Amino acid sequence: MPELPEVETVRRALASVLENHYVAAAFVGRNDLRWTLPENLAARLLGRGFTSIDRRGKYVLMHLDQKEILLLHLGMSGSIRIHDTPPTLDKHDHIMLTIAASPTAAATHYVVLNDPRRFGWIDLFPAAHQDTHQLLRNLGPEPLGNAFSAAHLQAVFKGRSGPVKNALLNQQLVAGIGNIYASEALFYARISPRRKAATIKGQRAERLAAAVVKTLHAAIEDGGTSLRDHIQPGGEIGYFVQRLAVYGRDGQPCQACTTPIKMIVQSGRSSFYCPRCQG
DNA sequence: CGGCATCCCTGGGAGC
DNA sequence: TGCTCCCAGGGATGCC
Repeated sequence: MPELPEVETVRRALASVLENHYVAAAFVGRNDLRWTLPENLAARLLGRGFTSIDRRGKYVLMHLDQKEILLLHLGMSGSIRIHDTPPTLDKHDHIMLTIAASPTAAATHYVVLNDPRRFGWIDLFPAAHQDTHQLLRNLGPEPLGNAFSAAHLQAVFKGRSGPVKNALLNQQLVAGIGNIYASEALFYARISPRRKAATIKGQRAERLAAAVVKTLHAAIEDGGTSLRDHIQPGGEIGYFVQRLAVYGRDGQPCQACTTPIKMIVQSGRSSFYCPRCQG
């Protein structure tokens, strides 16, 4: 499911209910997500307090007291729901945290992780390990951060013979772009997804960097893109789906030139582009 | 090292 | 209505 804008939507919602609050009760229904959950996760979370909620690429980092991090990745089909009354759990609701203003106070919210395909994962580890954590240490810069630029793209794409679309999906080069926003950004940059990454230089690199930033910002503003699984934690869909220029629009007219949008498969993933604007 | 196929898992939609 | 097949916002892994 979720790329950077969807994860950012989740981060903001979690921050609003978790920061300066505590785990009054913890339920773990099954521990076999993408990887086996940490041992005794529910017991280790009970009574703990949240300080701040961050995001890195497609990961949510929930900072706990005692200098630990609860790490969340939603995989393809994971979603978070936040309730203010006790919810009825369905079979894909794997974790529920009851949140309160103190460990023993009355519940303020119920935070539920739902993940039908169980491609998501969770870890709990010391904050000091953040920079060396196996899943975090190789992530590229944040596309909405200061370290991201046309020069960065040109540098990391140098020497890559594969298509630029695949390079954009590589989390080690830039963190957070997935299959939807790779196609969308390439459309706005007027670059073919098939172009070799190494040829993205100069003005093309400038256009692509700007298009990535513009596309991600716009999607965050709209609460992300809801296709199948993504919902905002309060239950709202993400409205950016209505603004997708090319993703999922195979055969429909390009909004710029009316040429039919084309779909191709690159490394097993669908790419959508305008063969004229992005020739 | 880069690039590619394969695998993990369930559900929804298309087609028959 | 029911069956089969294919597809899906993820990434790790192993092979060339």
